[in-house]
Order: sequence, then C-alpha cells, then structure tokens
Amino acid sequence: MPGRIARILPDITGLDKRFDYLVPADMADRIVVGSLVRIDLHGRRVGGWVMSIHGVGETLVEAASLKEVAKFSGCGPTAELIDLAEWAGVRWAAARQRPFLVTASPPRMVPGLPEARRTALRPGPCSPATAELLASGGGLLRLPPRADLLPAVLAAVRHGPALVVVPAQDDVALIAARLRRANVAVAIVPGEWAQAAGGVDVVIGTRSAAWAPCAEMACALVIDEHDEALQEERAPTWHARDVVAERCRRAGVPCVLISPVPTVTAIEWYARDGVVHPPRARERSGWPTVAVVDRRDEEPWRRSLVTSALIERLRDPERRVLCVSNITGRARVLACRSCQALVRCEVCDAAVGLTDERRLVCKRCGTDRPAVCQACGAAAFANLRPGVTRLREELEAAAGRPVAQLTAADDRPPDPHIDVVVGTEAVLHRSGPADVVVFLEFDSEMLAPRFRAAEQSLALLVRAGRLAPEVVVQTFVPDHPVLQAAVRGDPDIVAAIERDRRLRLGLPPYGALALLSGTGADEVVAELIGHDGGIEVGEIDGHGSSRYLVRSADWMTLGAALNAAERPTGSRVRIEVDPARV
DNA sequence: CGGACAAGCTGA
DNA sequence: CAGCTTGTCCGG
Repeated sequence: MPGRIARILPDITGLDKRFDYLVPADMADRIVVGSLVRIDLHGRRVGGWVMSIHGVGETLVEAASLKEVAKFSGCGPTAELIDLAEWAGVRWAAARQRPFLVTASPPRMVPGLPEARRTALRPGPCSPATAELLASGGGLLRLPPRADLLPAVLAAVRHGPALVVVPAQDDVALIAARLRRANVAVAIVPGEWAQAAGGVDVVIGTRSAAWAPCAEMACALVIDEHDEALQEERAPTWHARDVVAERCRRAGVPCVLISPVPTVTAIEWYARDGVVHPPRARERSGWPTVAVVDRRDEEPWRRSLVTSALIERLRDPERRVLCVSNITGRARVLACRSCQALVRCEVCDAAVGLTDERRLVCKRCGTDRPAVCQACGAAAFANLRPGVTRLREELEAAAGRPVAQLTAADDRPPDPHIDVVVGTEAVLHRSGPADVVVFLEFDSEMLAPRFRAAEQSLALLVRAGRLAPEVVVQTFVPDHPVLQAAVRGDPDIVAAIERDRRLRLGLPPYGALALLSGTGADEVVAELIGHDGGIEVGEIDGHGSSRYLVRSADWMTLGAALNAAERPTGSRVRIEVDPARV
C-alpha cells in the first residue's frame, strides 16, 4: 500500500479539530477508520480516533511535513458509527463528535477482535408479532407492563445478529442470563465490547449500547422505548431510541420499538403501519389492577395522605406495600454526597434548596450561590426529603407494623424483613417486588407543568405495575386521562390527547425544541434571532441567569443553526436538545 | 486540553 | 525590570 494519511480527532475535550498523520507501513493493515491511535500533538502524546483515511496528495498539508502516527492502540467504532456520530453531532447540537465516540469505543483497549461466536437457537417461545414486524421492515409493538419480553428478544435473535437496548442494567443482566440459558451467544456491552465487535447472536446493554458494535447487525430492538433512562442527561442529550432508529435506517435493517405506553414520537414514526398490540382483552390482562382513590372523599382529613384505602392495605400483614411520595417536589434539604455535611446558607445558616439552574438559594434570606458544598467543594448532593421521615412515622402508626424509608440519599438497601416501604421514586427502582404500590399523591407528577408530564406519569404507573399486581393512586383528579388509560389498560387514551396537543403547539415530534442556559446563552440566542432559517426563540424566566427555548420545524435545522452560532470565549452554554423536563 | 508566549501588574 | 499572573493562540 502506498503512503496513506489518517485524519485523526484527538481525544481532548475542547479541541474539535482533525489533524493529518502518515500511517507507518507496519501499522497499515491495522489502522482503519475508527481505530484508536496515539499521536504526538503539540509536544505531547495523546490518544485519538482515525476519522478517515486518505491517499497522499488529497490533503492540504504536504506529506513531507506530516508526522507519523505514533502507535496503534486498539480497535474502535466502525466507520458506520463514525458517520453516525457526525449525524448525532447535528441532531443534538453537540458541535463535536467526541462524546459519541467515547461512548462508541471500548472501555479498555481491544488490540484485536475475537472469533465470532454464533449458536443454533434452541426452539422456544418466540413472539410472532415481533417476527412479523422484523420481516416487514420494523415497527412499534405495544406490550402491556406485565408481559414477558423474552419471546420478543428471541424473535430478534432468530432474525439474525440483534442489537438490544434496555433502559435498566438489572434487566440487561436478567435478559442476558435467560438468553444464555437458551444457548444464545450474548455480549453484554460495554464490558464485552470485543465479543460484540467480533460477532455474537445478541449484543445487549443499556442506553450506551445504541453505540455498541454489533457485527453483521441484522436488526435492533429498543425495549421500553418510552423510558427516560434512554436519554443521556448530560449534554449532548442524545436518545438511544433515536440513535438506534437512525443506525438501522442507515444499515437498512429493521428496528422494533417495544413499550406498554409508546411515546408520541414512536407512534408518529410508525404512523403508516400503526401500533401493533395483542388483542385488547389480552393486553388489558397484562396491566396491573389500578385503584384510583379520590382524595376529595377523604373528609375531614382532607389533607392527609393516609387515606382509608391505604390504611386497609397497610393493616394486612400479608401484603408487602410500597408507598411513593414526592411531597417536597424539589429538594429542600440537601446533604453533600462526598462529605455528608448538610448544605446550609452561608449567611444565615438555614437549609438551602437547589433550583432548576443548579444554584443554592436560601428561602430565608435570599442568598444565592453556586451548587458547591461549603465543606468539601463537591457538587453532588443527596436529597434528604424530610417529608418522607415524617410520613414514615405516620404510616407506621397506621399500619401497626414496621415501615422502612427509602430515598435517593439512602445508599444501603432497606431491611428486607420490613414489608412496608415509603420513599421517593427511588422506591420504584430499588425495592423488590411487592403486592401493592401506592402513589400517596400523584397529582404533582401528573399535573406537573412539563410538556411530557402525561407520558412520564403513565410511565411511573407502568413501573409500579411491574413491581406489583395492584397499584393504588391517590389523587384529586380521578378522571384524568392518565388514570383512565391505566385503569383500562388502554394507553391510546393518553396517546390520542397528547398527539393533538403536541400538534397544536408544535411540540416534539411535530417540532424541534432545545433549551439553552448558562453564561453566553444570551449571545448565542442573539445570533440565532438574526438567523434567517426558521428558528424561533422564547425566554423562560430563570432566577438569575435566563434560559431560552429555541424551536424549529425539525431537529437537523435546529441542530445546524445551534452548531453554527458563534460562542463567545469563556462561555459555558448548555444546550439540551429535546429536553425531557420543560 | 495544555504549552508557549506576550502583555499587564507589582514591589524593591 | 525581574518575577509573577492572566489572556490568547495553536496544534498536522
């Protein structure tokens, strides 16, 4: 091979530039697009990705003046994923590819790929609906909360090497173990990145698996497409469902999305073929029993969360009861995650709360400071939610048996011998199965001033329904569509209303939306307003620094405009494309 | 990002 | 004006 030139993106945050290096002859066969290499750049040796390979003469710099690639470090993302990162950089207005490439790269260096491991599938239960959707080019499958998902995964395995994305790590392990028992070759990513790249029947993982290698990928499955865990919370706020769908589209392989409560986004993608679901009677039987408790009937203890319906369940010693509450809404009492110190106001020593802008604001004296622990300088806080402590005592008195409390701040699991647990949403993630899940006050969730509140609160009921066959919801609005949908096991009730509202307001998926905040946001917004191509900007009142909602007709127009906007030096603009909580 | 180098500030 | 801080530029 004559001299080749590798265009390399250094693995350095804040440096979004590619540099050309000569490929030494002894590395020529190993260095391909995506390879991880080391280069000498500006006096230091740094890692980087090969973004493209060129012949001598195709580059701007004279070959003679180029340095050589210093070292081949290991295998990296495939060329398809490098291209996909380029797309994602626009889709989520990231401007740079680095965050995607990091996700698409192995956690430890992989010098070479192992042999493919593919096995003959033992006959077993296999979802015909999934198989049909895969055969017809992909689609959206609605399966009730308590349905077993393994048959759908097995149908994907039958179709060929499959990429499976699941929101929660626990479910990844569970599905992988069951697949292995069925003699399926599985690679759990990111840990088994090399096996996934070498070739297996199923590559499975959480959100980041959207960027995992999958040799000879023939189809992909996104399980619980509605789950917020599929979206990255840090910017760029990419969504695994969207990444997988685009990846499949480019590869020309089918993608099947599965959810008990499909998002308007997914429904819209597959609007032509419609949502596939089991016969209504069967679907409904896969939903939990949902009991709606009208808190208006609870005179004269109208304000109490301990209703008679709840007391009845608490008093039954045979029943394991999980109680979920989020009374405080946002955190009012915080503790530092590193040093455990209570976060207090610098001026008056009162406990301070955390605002949406990540500032600590004292309710007593109004002092405002950045979200940094005064004792140790850490910036991560645990929410102590004093409301839960008080509630625990109240519930214990009503139950006549011990009640454990669980919030995101508690790092040890609750005592397994205590069969009543109360806490924040963490209860739904970190307690085992139960007989009944009670939402003590669901309205703050269901009526939250966020455009996805309906979808999000329905998703909570789904989560609860997977833990217990019965879900009790205490509310002042018992006729809300979210509750109707859950009671009847018919998510269409919410989907239809949501679709109309989003269409009317031009909200996703019928419009593209990004939230801009941080210093320098004003300058970026000023530039966007001068922009000619269909960008709209609105200001959201932010305490202190202002936040802006930027809208456009579609994601790529929005992303391109945001990426093109000049950022003033020293600015720290945060861009949340498709924000989950607005 | 982090090194290089230049321009700006301080103190004897 | 040495010695130090702060800012800006640039990398193949």
